[in-house]
Amino acid sequence: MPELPEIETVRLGLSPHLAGRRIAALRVRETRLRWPVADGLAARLRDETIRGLQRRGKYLLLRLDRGWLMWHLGMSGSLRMTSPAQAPGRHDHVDLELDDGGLLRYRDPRRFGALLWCEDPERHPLLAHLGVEPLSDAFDGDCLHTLCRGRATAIKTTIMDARRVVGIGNIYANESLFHAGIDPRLATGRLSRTRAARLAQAIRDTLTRAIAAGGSSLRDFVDGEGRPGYFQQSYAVYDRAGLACTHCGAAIRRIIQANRSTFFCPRCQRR
DNA sequence: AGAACCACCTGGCAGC
DNA sequence: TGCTGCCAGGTGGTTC
Repeated sequence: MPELPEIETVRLGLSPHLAGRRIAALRVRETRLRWPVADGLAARLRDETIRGLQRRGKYLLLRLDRGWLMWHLGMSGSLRMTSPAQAPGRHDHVDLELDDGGLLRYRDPRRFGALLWCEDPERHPLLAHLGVEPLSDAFDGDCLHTLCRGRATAIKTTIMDARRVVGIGNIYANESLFHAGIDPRLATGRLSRTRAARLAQAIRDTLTRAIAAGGSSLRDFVDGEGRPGYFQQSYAVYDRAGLACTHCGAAIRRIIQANRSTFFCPRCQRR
């Protein structure tokens, strides 16, 4: 489900429900996520107050008094507010109970997600190596051009590499490259400064529009209040193999890069 | 150092 | 219907 826009949508949706609330209890029904939920986590969280919600890449970070709760939704995770009266389903692995009776429920059928305690986001091993935030001021054409210099791999693989730029998953990588008119197979090091500027702008625009639309809606994406996103209605290439390009009418192609599906318009997107 | 590949899981869907 | 095979939003780790 979740790339940067989905996590940001969840963050914005959950903030009013969580900020300022005290944690009454953490209930873990299934510890086997990507990494096991730590034994002592519930004890650590009890009576902590949630000071705010932040995001780094695709990680949701809950700022507490003595540390942070790091939440990653993997491929199929979702977080939503519900009530204790609502019985948990088969894949509802974790509940965070609040002092006002509210309940934050984590569902993750594939269990690729993670729930971790973090002392210091700047130094946590999973966050320390992360690259630039694509919606920050630091991310522009020059920045992207520098990140691309000297690399042999395909440009699509590079923009999905979180050590360089965070938050861009398969959907938005495909969409951004289409809007920039760049063939996803282009050798990264051959991206000109001009085209780097165009791609950086396309990435920013694509992510921003997706957030404004409330995130994507592949299968069952829902935001913190259970509302579906609507961005998928505006996919230009993703999952449109064989259909006509919305711009030129050519058939959208599907290829495999780094074991992931790539969709592109062979006429609009150039090497 | 960098690039290619695998692994971790379950569910949904197409095709037989 | 029910089976099989394939595909899916992520990313750390292993291998070459």
